Amino acid sequence: MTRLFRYFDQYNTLTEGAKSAILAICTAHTIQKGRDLQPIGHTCRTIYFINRGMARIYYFKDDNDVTECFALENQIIARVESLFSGKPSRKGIQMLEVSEVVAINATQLFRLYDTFPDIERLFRKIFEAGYVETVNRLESLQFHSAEERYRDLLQTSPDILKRVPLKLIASYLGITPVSLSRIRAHH
Amino acid sequence: MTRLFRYFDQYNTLTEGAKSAILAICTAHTIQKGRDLQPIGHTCRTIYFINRGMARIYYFKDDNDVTECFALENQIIARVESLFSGKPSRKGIQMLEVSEVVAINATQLFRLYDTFPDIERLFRKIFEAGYVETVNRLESLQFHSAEERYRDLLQTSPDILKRVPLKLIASYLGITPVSLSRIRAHH
DNA sequence: CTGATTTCTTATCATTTGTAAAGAATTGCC
DNA sequence: GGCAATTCTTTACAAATGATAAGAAATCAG
Repeated sequence: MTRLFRYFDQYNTLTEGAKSAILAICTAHTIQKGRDLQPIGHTCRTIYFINRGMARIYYFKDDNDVTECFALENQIIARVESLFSGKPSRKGIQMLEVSEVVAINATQLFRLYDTFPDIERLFRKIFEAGYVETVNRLESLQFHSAEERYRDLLQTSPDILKRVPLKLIASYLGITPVSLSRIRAHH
Repeated sequence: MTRLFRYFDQYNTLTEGAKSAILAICTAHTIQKGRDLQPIGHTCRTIYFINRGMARIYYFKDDNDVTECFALENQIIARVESLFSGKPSRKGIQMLEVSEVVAINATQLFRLYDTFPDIERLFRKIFEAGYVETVNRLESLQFHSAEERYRDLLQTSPDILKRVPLKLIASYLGITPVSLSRIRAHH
């Protein structure tokens, strides 16, 4: 759990009481590659922290597997649109490598907000940062070409490119695998 | 300010003390159509509530005017990626109609978070809802066709379509005005 | 009301991206 | 190692979208 609290420290410092309250609602899991951490159709009531490994949020659009986002070690992953709306998610979370994750029970976490304002503040800041990322990604999808988006990814997250099959990258960029192959060929 | 507090009530109920603390950092403004509420390049330190009228967030990509989003009356508008990062925004806020807005000083607001946990909670929930909207929009840009996106907008926000020039709608949908014309012609 | 400006549509052609299919390369498994 | 499955690339063709330009329609200013 050391890594988790180091991650938290980037956003907000917690009192010892807050830390142990969070610890009490966390569980550690090891998940095999390819397994679903959360299945499609399930309402999101868990926030995951990735200690080791990698995951993605995915869904199906007309039978096509679409990757909405990736998460590497030292990152949080959750299906926000379900977590904050209480509605079931059409998306699932799948592990892309053998991974160790910490599951934070969101229902209990939200209850802790009443007792520990510093916990509420911590997660407010974490999700504000996620919000900013999503807005930036929206901009890139709205008015950058597929090639620009690929070069962007190459520059900002070369890790992802190394560790993930290109077909997943393609749908993440909003294009087909064939189209991505073409872009890469024009070196 | 009645409308503002009615809007707040949807998310979190405030104590009277919290309400007057917010009132103290709000100012009302009337802005003419076409005027910039916030210019491009400015760091976002204000959250706006639209009492009457309409606004958009816009920026330039290769000299093309791009609309990132619209906001109607009874909605909040802010350049989130600047507000939460403290970095200057490449985006501006422009009024699309004669409008009455309430400007909330964000620097002072964030300070109020320490004294009034219910204010922190209120804005946490407001921005969580904005986050959810942005994630849903991302999905639509990532894997829906331009035509699907247009039909979606037609169904969910016919108001916007009635009140705004189509060229702004086009860039909002991530396409050119010519392309939008074509889609509309195939009735 | 009238002329000027802006917005919208239509047409043509170029470019990008999608689809389908086939083969090459890689990975996984026994 | 060697077979099977998956992933990646390439090709050919179709569909969607972009760029440009020209004209129609709507809006605005005086």
